[in-house]
Amino acid sequence: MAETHDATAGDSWRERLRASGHRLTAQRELVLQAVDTLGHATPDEVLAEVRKSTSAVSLSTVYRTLDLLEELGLVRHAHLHDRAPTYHSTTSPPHAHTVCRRCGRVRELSQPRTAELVATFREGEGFEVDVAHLTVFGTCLDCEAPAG
Amino acid sequence: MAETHDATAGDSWRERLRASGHRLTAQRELVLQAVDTLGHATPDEVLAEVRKSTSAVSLSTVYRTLDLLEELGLVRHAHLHDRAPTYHSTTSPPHAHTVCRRCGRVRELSQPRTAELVATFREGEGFEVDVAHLTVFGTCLDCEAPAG
DNA sequence: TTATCTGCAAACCGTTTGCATATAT
DNA sequence: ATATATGCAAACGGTTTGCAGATAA
Repeated sequence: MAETHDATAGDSWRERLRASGHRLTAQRELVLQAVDTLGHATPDEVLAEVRKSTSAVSLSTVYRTLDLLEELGLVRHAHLHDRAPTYHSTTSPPHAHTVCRRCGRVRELSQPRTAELVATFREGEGFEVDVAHLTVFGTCLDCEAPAG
Repeated sequence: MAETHDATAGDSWRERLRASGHRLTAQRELVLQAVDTLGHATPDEVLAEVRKSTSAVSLSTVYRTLDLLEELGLVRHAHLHDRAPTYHSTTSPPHAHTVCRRCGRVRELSQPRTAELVATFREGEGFEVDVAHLTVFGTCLDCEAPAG
């Protein structure tokens, strides 16, 4: 799956950047690293993380950079809550998320279940699911949060 | 499934409104009817539809009314595109949607497949899916639109 | 009569854009 | 040298809110 970049080849993306006519800037390195560090983060949170080390990044650059990194396949985004989208790195294979409305817990759908879901839609519906973008809202059956 | 209101009992919702301490207004009737007419509509589109017959509705009232109607279980919303959410009436049973990114086609997931999906998550993941809110993005395998 | 509802306009949040400046190549 | 990238501030689209006036009960 070409969508996943290899974490051990930490340099190749810089070449990909240049190869596609883009420039390697400090901001781009900082944003990518922040996404890697944070796990699932909104543009705002990425900015905050980057600004722990330097203030040399603006919010618009964060937006522009996240778009670019997504084009290059280095990050993906999903919609885990009503607010902003969250970005995460593509070092792990694409997976769907479940989000519990009661306890707020976010879980990644297991690899086999993801595959099963994709297969079901492909064979049953003639539809290729963009599984990385898929967020399934609902409630944990055993969730301990105050019932809605 | 208590979420589905019976289209043949077109009056009961007025009683439900009053029973919950709310008032029956012309705007609320107009908004509900517009949602029924339109199928899947954004707040903006609902406003436009309502204004075909009268201008006596404001956008903020549309928002407030859609929220209320959703609380009462008369409408539901899903996120079928990047812009605004779309509202539809609950006269048909809850179902997920698939949205093709190439041709833009929106399909309702069939009843049996919806049930299968819900059962899979319930039994396999201990998770109760809010299927009415679920939108699965991807691409039709046989879609005729220009390839992305 | 009075609690609820409405319209309006302003505020809000996340995001995008135009433009002058800075910088990687 | 020059095309690309950046920061800033303004604009944007969708949504929410405060408040004074209107209206269902």
